[in-house]
Amino acid sequence: MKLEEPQALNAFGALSQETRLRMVRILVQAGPEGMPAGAIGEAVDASSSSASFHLAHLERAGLIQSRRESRSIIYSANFEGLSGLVEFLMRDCCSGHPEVCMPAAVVAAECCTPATKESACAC
Amino acid sequence: MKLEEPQALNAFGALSQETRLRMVRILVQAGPEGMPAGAIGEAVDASSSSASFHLAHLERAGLIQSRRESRSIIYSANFEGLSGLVEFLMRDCCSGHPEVCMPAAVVAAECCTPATKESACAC
DNA sequence: CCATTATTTCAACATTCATTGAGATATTGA
DNA sequence: TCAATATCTCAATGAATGTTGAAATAATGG
Repeated sequence: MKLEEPQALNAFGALSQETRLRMVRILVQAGPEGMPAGAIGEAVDASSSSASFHLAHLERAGLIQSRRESRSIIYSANFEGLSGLVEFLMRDCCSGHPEVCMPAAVVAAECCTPATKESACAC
Repeated sequence: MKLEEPQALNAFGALSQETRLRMVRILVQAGPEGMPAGAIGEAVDASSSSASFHLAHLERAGLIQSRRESRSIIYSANFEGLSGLVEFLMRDCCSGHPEVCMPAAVVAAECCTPATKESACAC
């Protein structure tokens, strides 16, 4: 996913809050299956109201997504959105010399552009 | 650089502001040589006071660094800090199955751990 | 249909954050 | 040393954001 500045700003804003950052990390660790809202709220020690507020915020920012499963609403990390964020931050890194900028992650983000993304990258 | 939660929170907070996000990207693009404060301020259309405030904020957050060069203060991106941020966000991705999470950048961030960082990664 | 469980919505309040302009500090060349 | 350049500091103002608790909505099983 190719982010532009306003979206990236929203995403970073969403990650700049303790409860939300914890939520995202928990969901990243949980993987694609995700977790119900209640469990996430408990895991980060937030009231149901506060958890709902922050989950909605993260979803608006494109960092997580939700689906209903009977009574529960299951949230899961949006890995496309997360990698898009990394890509945005490092776009045009070092005027086209990514290897100068960062030893690992960023070089990868550069070398594994959307084109190469689907077919596993050299990594 | 291995970030912990409070540092990561500061870093994301620093990136969640339009002027600062632009500053970081300009410095990422500028590479290790960096740019003087005044030029950065102009590039993002901020008053000297505002530019100084935001540059200080970014430096406190570990995303940029500064050095004096005669009359100017030269700021440059802190690529260690930036890659640490990516690493923090994706740490323990998918309970140890990074390939499930993200096609490219994150897998790379996982596969190119600090150990392999120095000697160029497979990317 | 009713009681229960799961989650969201809303409004009020407190706090945090960015902006501004004036003035302070630091460095250099004449 | 003086004037000019580059940057930073400070205090005041106004805007944006998180928290809370109560009430609304949605889905299920008996």
